[in-house]
Amino acid sequence: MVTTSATSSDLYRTDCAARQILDRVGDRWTVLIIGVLSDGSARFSQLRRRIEGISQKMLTQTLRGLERDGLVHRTVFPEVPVRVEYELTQMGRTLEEPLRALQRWALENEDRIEEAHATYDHRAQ
Amino acid sequence: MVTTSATSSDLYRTDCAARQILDRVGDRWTVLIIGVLSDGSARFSQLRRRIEGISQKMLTQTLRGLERDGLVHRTVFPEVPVRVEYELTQMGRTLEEPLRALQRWALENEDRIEEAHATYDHRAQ
DNA sequence: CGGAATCCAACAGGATACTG
DNA sequence: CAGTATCCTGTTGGATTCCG
Repeated sequence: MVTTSATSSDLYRTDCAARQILDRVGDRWTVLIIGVLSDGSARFSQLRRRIEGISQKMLTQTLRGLERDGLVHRTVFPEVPVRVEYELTQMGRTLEEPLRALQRWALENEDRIEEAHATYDHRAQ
Repeated sequence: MVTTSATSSDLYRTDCAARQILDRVGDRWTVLIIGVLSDGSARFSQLRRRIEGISQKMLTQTLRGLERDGLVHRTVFPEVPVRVEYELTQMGRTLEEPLRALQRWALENEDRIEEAHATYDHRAQ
């Protein structure tokens, strides 16, 4: 493999790996799951309860993806019934800050965006 | 609890406005379009050429959304043929930094994630 | 409890053709 | 040039059922 380090302009190419990562990381559920796991490890059912509206399928699927990306660690406790804990890996924790910044932006600009919507929708009837 | 200002925990509720914003803002094309417009205003065709793989439909659609959100400004120059310029609004520019942080993270962790994939896929066969 | 597997509806999004 | 409109397909993701 030719390891030229990726530059920021590579992002605009379809085959750019960073772009695929951005797709996954900017994903709706990913952001929320990492948000919950920022508070510490959690069980499957805890995640499911804390993230309103997520289906069992999407939770499983997203967690598998995050595990494969090396962002989340999964531990199975072979009790009866089985207990499974999820927690952020070290790399996962480095993602907390950028995502939190995005959440902060969303919360801070919520009102201004709603205003913009009102203006736009009014102008267009 | 009846509070007007959104707190970070509200994000986990389906009806949270910030969550919907996050959905849009974390969107694949949104990130890339804002990335291009960070370098300055651009015409429709320029955006289309710089973002590999985007269809005309998705470009139009995403730009309309961004305009409605008040993040991008659209100027029509009534020449022949018509020229349309897009540029970030002031609010749009406040989004640059959080998104750039995310892009930086993706670029910095690209290799580590690929390693994680290899490990994961090998373990699972 | 923590999933996997299947089925199916809804929607995203590409291709194409046409327009001011 | 910068779109709009239509059609049509692939994927997403919910609901349901079953399992270790």
